Amino acid sequence: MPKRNTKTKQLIFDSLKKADTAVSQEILQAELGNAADRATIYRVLNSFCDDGIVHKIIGDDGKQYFAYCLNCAEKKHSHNHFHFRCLQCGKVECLPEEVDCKLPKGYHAVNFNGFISGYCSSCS
Amino acid sequence: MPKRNTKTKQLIFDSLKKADTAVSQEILQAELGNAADRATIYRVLNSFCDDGIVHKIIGDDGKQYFAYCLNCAEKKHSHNHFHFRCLQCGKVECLPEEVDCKLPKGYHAVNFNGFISGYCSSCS
DNA sequence: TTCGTTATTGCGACAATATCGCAATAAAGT
DNA sequence: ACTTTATTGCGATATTGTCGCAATAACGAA
Repeated sequence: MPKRNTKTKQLIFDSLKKADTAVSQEILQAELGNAADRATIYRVLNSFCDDGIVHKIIGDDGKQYFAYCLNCAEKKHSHNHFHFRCLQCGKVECLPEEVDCKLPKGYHAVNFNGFISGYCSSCS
Repeated sequence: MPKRNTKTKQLIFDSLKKADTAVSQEILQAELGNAADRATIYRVLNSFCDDGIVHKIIGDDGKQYFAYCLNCAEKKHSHNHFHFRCLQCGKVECLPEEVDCKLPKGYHAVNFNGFISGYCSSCS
């Protein structure tokens, strides 16, 4: 069952890539209008995640955000970086700094979700 | 409008303190049965948050978790530590290590939410 | 102890996010 | 052009969390 290239996937991919921020389904929906259904957007985004094209993070607002991360595509696809959400303008962006957090002995990490909210330089 | 001590608050507080983990409303509900209503649990937990007795974190499952953190009660109530959720047993615990993440210039942090999921020592 | 004020609770309704099933559509190979 | 089946759209549904309002119960005062 090979994947197929569709107009919807391309639209979503372009939006993700164009945005230098992490986006939610809501944001994508606003951008795509009725060009794509809500359920489809979620399915495509999660599919991209499985392919390793984008990474998903859970915001401290409880919503899912998806980001096409340049760094990820290049190296070893590590997502141990924080994400920052501006409480004023709402943008969610990947912070460049890699973080490593030592786990207790015997613990094995699968997923990293670092999130900081506050005010970005434009909104401070 | 001073706060009042109620049986429900006491029950929830005891459960939080007894648990050495961060708990969700769902977990508390299971423990308290019909001794407390869902909305009440949320209200009490958020009230505890406002009082600085517990801290709230958003799990990478999108749910809210609340933890009575020993360290917090003592010092300056800083929550810059990670939380770990075991994908097997479901426990969410506070990791001791304090983490600081440098923000870009002009950025101002308000909330820190560090979350790692994986397998704990018992479930590895 | 009794009473009155009002913080708190329970219940239902509601909002928001995300997923699922299924029929209709449309890629991609032959 | 045709067939296969991945994908989409639509509606229904699950889950999480909040809100409004009437009923209840803490707590201070009489």
